[in-house]
Amino acid sequence: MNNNLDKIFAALGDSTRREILIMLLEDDMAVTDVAEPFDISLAAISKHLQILSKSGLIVQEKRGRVKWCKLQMHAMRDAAIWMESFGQFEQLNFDAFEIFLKQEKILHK
Amino acid sequence: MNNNLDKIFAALGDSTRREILIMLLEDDMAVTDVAEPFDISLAAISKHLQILSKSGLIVQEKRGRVKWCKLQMHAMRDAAIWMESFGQFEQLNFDAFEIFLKQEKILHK
DNA sequence: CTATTATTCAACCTTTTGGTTAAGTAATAA
DNA sequence: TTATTACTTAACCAAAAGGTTGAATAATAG
Repeated sequence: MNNNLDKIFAALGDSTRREILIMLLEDDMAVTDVAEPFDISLAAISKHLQILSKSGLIVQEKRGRVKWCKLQMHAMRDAAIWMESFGQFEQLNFDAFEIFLKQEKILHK
Repeated sequence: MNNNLDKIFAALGDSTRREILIMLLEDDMAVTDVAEPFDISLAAISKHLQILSKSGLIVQEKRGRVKWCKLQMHAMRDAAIWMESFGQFEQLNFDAFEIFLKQEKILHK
């Protein structure tokens, strides 16, 4: 039970993987390109990507010889919801917060 | 770098530890009482609590022969900020977020 | 002082994690 | 057809994680 939260949080518990996720925010990437900025082997990156896949935080889709990595925001959201529902983040209304932030932006301009 | 996010997320990546945190939401607890609902040894719970301590998610304070476990919400918040600032809440102003939360609380009373 | 209670520590075990290198597969380019 | 490119897999390793039991420590109760 709660197996996926386990996997999501565990996946986020490694800074290499968090960096990969941040990179994927910008665009989908091929495995080789994901590996490029890191100082570890391609095989190690391949394993990190498998962990991210199993957690649901990314999906990988093969087209030709290239395997594309694509961020899956909704998986992260599962973990975010757990945190939000925890303590002071209880029943946090994200939409309301977004509206609030926009208003703040206008006020501070 | 980002060592503490590593530890916080890793700590959250275990359902026993997440359950402990939920228990501590209600009140501070002694180690023995934390262990009570679980099917594992006291020593194992003691280790889980050490991991939670090192992550900063709890603090333990010894009074007499009892060691009290106390939730530290701000540590969880570090991880929450990372998640919130990921993707849809880019450039999140946490002060604004706190103000928002306070307003929300007042509104829901 | 002696038991009891609360908790940790030490030694051990198994599985997982994060890394390596070398070989294997599969698609494309020459 | 033969390289080359883009990966994954296999075999290995060291360290960490999550568990166990049994002994140690330390505070309180009797």
